[in-house]
Amino acid sequence: MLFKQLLYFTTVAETLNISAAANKLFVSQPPISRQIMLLEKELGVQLFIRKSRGLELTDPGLILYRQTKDLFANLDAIANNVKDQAASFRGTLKLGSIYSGLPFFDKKN
Amino acid sequence: MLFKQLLYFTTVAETLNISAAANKLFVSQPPISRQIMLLEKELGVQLFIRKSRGLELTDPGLILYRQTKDLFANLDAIANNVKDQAASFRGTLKLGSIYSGLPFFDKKN
DNA sequence: TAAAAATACTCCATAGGTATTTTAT
DNA sequence: ATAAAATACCTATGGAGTATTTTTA
Repeated sequence: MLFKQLLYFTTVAETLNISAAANKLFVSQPPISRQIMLLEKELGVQLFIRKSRGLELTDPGLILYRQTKDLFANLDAIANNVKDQAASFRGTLKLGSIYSGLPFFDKKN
Repeated sequence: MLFKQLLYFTTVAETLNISAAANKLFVSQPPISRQIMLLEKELGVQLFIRKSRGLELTDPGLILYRQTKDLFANLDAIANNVKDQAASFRGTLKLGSIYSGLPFFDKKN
């Protein structure tokens, strides 16, 4: 379950506090702890230094954070592109009925 | 479970045959069918046209395929970068012992 | 001693498997 | 008639919750 791990990771990297991240993500604290630990194990890399008051990013953690943000941006773009492509067909079909009474009505959908 | 769905999807897009994809992925055929259907439902987009002998990509399916390949390439790069970053610390430590007998020995690891 | 993370455990959602049916050539 | 996908059903892995303990400043 890698996507969710990366989502959890970015939230923790932004809050530097697992409990706070858990709140933001609407899950309880232990799953966040565990998934971060699993991700670290999977990558074989320590991503955070645990302090008694919150966390701190390691260098590899910072790299992962920056790149994961990009990755999520790309992923959003993918979903949107695919949906737009599908919508463009629907839009084309709609054009006929819209044209009959509403020329230059260019609202999306 | 979106990552796995995308992995299944790319394999199906490459084989244009769910059973063949299932073999490649070392899972049985029904899970592939289901995950593709779930992905289509999730995106609200038909990705394949089912033929009696295999499948055919729709236009949105082709878009998703191209972008997903890029995404996976990025993901690989991320994992490698993070591991390299971690390894660079280990690597630095190794240099001392390597240097003692093997100068210019630049093989990775 | 207080704030936050980790652990122990239980439960449940859902991904995967086997068997079978449907579909289209 | 055959090849491939879909469906039905069952099982089991693992992700999430609650309660608790550990840690360190």
